[in-house]
Amino acid sequence: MSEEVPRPAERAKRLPRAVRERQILDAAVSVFSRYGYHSASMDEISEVAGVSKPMIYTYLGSKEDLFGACIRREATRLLEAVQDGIKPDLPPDMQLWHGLRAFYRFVAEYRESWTVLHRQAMTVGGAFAAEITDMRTRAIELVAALVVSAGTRKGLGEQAEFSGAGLSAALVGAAESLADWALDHPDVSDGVLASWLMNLVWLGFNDLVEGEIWKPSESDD
Amino acid sequence: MSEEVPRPAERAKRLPRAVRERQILDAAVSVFSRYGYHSASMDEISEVAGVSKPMIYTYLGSKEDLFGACIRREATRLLEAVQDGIKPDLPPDMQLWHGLRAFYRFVAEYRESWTVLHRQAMTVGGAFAAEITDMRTRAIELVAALVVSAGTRKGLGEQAEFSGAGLSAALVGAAESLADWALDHPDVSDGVLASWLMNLVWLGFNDLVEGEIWKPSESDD
DNA sequence: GCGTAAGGCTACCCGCCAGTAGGTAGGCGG
DNA sequence: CCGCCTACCTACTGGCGGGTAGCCTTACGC
Repeated sequence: MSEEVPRPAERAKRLPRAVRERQILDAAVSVFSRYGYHSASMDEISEVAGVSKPMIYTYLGSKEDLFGACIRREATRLLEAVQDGIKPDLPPDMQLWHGLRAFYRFVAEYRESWTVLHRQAMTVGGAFAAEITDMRTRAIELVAALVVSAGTRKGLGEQAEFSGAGLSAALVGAAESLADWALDHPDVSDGVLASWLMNLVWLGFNDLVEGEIWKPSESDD
Repeated sequence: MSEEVPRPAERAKRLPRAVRERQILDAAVSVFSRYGYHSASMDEISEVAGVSKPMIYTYLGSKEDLFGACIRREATRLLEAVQDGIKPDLPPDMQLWHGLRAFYRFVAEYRESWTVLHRQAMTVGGAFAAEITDMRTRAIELVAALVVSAGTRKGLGEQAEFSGAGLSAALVGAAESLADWALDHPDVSDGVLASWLMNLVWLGFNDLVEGEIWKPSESDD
């Protein structure tokens, strides 16, 4: 019935190495983001890339190497996006605001990059987890610097500096979590998302600085 | 030199099924929390459990079944811990406070449970991810209810209800992230952790309710 | 036009691990 | 003390998927 020729595995057009590498990385990010490191198969990546498996190995090395290349490329992208969004001579709150907006813009535009970085990178034991944790730590420290700077500027001392680490960890977590939430609500703009966080955190922090402190109303251990 | 008898695989003592199942689940949670679902091997789990592999299969079924059993047991534990911590007739902020404390107490005491639930459960495609997402969603909605209740009580209308979903997602994320941070800082008590979050979020939210709003100082698109 | 290197492929290997077949042992009812 | 059910085991298989050996084939330089 079908005159379907078995299509003898049409050969891919010759392309310069750099271009193929980009294509492979794109495919890898896409597949890794869907299935995670372990469940993703090199065969599927090669299929999505429109290229045969040995190409991947000659160009990008082992599966782990490939994943590492993905992580590093996407991390760099994210970092650059945020860095480009920040205007360094503004006051701390405005810096935070611009950073957040850039972050949410990035997540919306490159959701697969975000997924790989945030969700999948932890699942590979050892080196990559460490790398990601490092990046995250730097982000937290950056935020902490802003927060502490605002705190000391307002006259609060070491107390802010101490709890600043925890607070920043919480803030970064909130930002990430809100990013995940935003993936399911694409109609909410990056400005609105950033505003929510600013209103939550910054106002709360300001109050703290002003000496207004929430505490449990009953005596409790 | 060594008089080491090859130790012909000392048979495990006969124990009632319920006990063995508990032991196996304990071992599984421990191993899954260390290596993640895919990298964990049934052989290692059986070894840690002090029992041979077929036992696991006869008692708990396939690897996926086993993981599901772990997830469900630990999720139930967590839920109960939090539920027990909450005093339902207190005002919203006190409820949140008690819930948070119970949560951090749980994480500190059962860190492996927390790791499995938070980090590893997402890495198994499909059903479990959905289950966890569901649980998380319920947590978010619970928090949202508290937040909105406090908001409307103070006279704020639909605006709170709308942004409440996003804010709650952010808050839950902040709580989780702070939990991870707390794992590396065991000296910080659950009360302090909960206070940090309350100060951040609740004060910020109160300001919002009072009409005090942070907004970017320059005109910006 | 023709050599040659870089781009690309098919077809295979092999280790690891989820899952099983089939057998041993120990306690409890009779 | 005898059978028998349930707890428990050793020892295997089957296939999935990472990784590779070895071979075409197209474009570009000369």
